[in-house]
Amino acid sequence: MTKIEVTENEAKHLKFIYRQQYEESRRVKTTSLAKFFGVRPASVTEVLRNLSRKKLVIHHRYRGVELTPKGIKITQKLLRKHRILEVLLANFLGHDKEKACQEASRLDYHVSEELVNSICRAYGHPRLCPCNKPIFPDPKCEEVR
Amino acid sequence: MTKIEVTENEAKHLKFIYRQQYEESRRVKTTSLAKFFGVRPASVTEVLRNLSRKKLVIHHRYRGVELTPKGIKITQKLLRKHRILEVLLANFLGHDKEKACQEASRLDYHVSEELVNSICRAYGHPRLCPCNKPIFPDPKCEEVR
DNA sequence: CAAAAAATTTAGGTAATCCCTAAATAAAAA
DNA sequence: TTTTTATTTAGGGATTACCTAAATTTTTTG
Repeated sequence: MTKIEVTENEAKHLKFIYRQQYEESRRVKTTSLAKFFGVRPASVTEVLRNLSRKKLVIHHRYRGVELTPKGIKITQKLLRKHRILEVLLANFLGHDKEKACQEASRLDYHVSEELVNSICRAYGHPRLCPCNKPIFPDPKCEEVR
Repeated sequence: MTKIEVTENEAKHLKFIYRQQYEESRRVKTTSLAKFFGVRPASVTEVLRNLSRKKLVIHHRYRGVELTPKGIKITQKLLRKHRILEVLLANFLGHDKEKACQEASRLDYHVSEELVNSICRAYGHPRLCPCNKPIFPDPKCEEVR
């Protein structure tokens, strides 16, 4: 039950890996991460080593990276936050999808589950974000089906 | 015109200093910062040294710390973000003042000016936060007087 | 399939940040 | 003026996030 700690940078890597792996069914390679984050491959390898140490990914040397069940769980929590924020930004403030995503990206890591859940309630427990990606439910967020 | 960079921790220090200095008219001493942040005085001294290097505070050795005009400006921007977020959290999500402040504290540093301004617009350019503290205006945020 | 090319990791650094303790120093109180 | 308290300095430690160059593995290609 020990709380898993990830840095903001690690969280960004997890989100990217999740999206590639589950939403684009792509093998996630070091280079694509490096390109996306604008850093050298060696820097990505280091992040992957740390995420491995935390048992959030399995790093197949030279072949790619994959989330563990634990990694999936924490990433879905992050994406839930991200997407609920997108709902708020799009609906309440009229941001377009891109803008909403951009802003949500800088905030998701820092938002508490509590706040996310109150936004979720305020919008009647939406199941999709403005980009039509699923919003993972939180059992602590009472959903009236 | 070089953008001033502060870390999140430095930003927290600036906010605390501002509140003490301007809203409680208290001399801001190392110890009060150390107590508030739960760290040793030496750690505060270090932060103050860095803020001095960035010309955001004047550190009167052994006697206290004071914001420079530049320091005031950037802190007011931070507090603007903080307070606009409080408005959103209190009005839209029904958070009480304490809760709103708590959540705003973790987010203010990360929110873009653009987002803050759209919240500001959505609430008709409020002048006070839920705690009745002033919300500093942003010229880029069209205010209809 | 073997050689060349490309991708990736390892090794070894650097710099910034945040934190600490112990000792020195300055300010405030007695 | 002495004692006490507050603060700073000196000197570390740990973590994070980068990097380059060299070694290694995989992939491509002739």
